[in-house]
Amino acid sequence: MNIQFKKGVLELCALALLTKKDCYGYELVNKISKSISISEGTIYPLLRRLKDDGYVKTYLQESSEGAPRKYYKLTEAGRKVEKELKEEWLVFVKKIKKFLEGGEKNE
Amino acid sequence: MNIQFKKGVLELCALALLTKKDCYGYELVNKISKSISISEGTIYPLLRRLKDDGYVKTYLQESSEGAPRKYYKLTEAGRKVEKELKEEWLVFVKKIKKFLEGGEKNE
DNA sequence: AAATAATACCTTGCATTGTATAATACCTTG
DNA sequence: CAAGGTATTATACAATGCAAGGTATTATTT
Repeated sequence: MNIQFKKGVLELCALALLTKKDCYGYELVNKISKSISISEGTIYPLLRRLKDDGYVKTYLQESSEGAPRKYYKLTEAGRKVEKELKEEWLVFVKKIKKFLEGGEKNE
Repeated sequence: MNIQFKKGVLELCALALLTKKDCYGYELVNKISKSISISEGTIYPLLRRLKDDGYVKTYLQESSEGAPRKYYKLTEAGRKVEKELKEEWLVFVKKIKKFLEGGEKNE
């Protein structure tokens, strides 16, 4: 898969999943990688950025199956950004679609 | 506009335009930037990469309105890559769409 | 003629973000 | 305690878009 396509979209995917429910990092890796090939080295830095930007908060919770899990929870700012990013993405995709279909209309 | 969304897609846009007809760099900047904000500093290095990879060939042609134009023409390899990239893009967009719509189906 | 603007091309350094790889640590099972 | 799955983190790297700046040609204005 084209690596470059993923840039910026993974952030949207992570945020979209977090709108459904709180998740821990490893969980996000597994869910996303079912559709889009990614590795842990991608998700954790991304989550760090989201936290630095104030889009998520974290809390620790013990697990019965290994190391304690760090859960990520969307903040209000995070929900807002998710909406905006999603909208931006949909608009972007439409524009590209036009490019790929009708070359003449771009005159 | 989210810069990251563009990564890799601009290459596809340029290739798609070139399937219609040969273009010179400045022309591509103007056409693409009508839909997606980009600058010359983006296109020229991109075209250089396409040429290095053998996806386009170039030829010079005088212009009555300024400096001579360097036209870019798709090679066979370029046409092939355009097809593949376009297909990859469409598949990718579908996957992301599923992510944004049905969060539960990603279990 | 000189200055300005428009067209057209190109380069450099930077920021962002995904990747590979590895290190660390926890827990369960044998 | 060793092995293996779960889970987090750090580091060095690669790809690509961007702003800013530079060159050259032609036409227009002063």
